[in-house]
Amino acid sequence: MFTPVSAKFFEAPTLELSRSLLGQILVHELPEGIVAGRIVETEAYMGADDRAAHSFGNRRTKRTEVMFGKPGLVYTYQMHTHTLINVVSGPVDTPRAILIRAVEPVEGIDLMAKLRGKHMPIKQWTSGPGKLTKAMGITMDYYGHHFTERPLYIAEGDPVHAVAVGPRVGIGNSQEAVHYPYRFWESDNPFVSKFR
DNA sequence: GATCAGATGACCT
DNA sequence: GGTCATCTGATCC
Repeated sequence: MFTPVSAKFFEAPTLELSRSLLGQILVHELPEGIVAGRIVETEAYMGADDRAAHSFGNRRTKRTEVMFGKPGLVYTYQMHTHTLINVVSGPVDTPRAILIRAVEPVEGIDLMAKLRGKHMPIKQWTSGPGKLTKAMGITMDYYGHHFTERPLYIAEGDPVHAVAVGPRVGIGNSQEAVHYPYRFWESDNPFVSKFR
């Protein structure tokens, strides 16, 4: 089955980790079964100096608190009706995080379909940050959990064939940060979220 | 206590 | 392209 990566994996610099997360497997072991998705799109949020980051200016709140912690912690937060999941990036007290924007279903297809509810093409199950958390049963309960621990963890996957880089999605009011090239995805992967 | 904006997505015209 | 669901934090009173 799947084995969690070591904590060491998360210690790479944030932009490097954003790239190396591509191709790795996000696994959730639910009572009803295992769901797993290969990460194909990420976005880096560079903390104190990044106007698009929740932790811009070292803003420390109940929500951003976990970003100041150890790399590899889970940062979940609510966006309207959706849960979004991030990987905290270090070092401690450097509040950076990497948003997982899309995965490619690799295991637990039936369960994912059930969790998504509505009938739709598989390409639409996990091709967006809010979609993938729903398809994988990820909730706010995982805030502060660590990605090396069951039941929610990251396992080693397959290398990506090519990585594309571009500006982040949905941060139009973030002034100078709007065009920072902090979005990474596997070129031509059909599960990458749509451009806007 | 009120109000507003937002790292989204589904559905409508 | 527009609306809105409905949650949390920030910023004002």
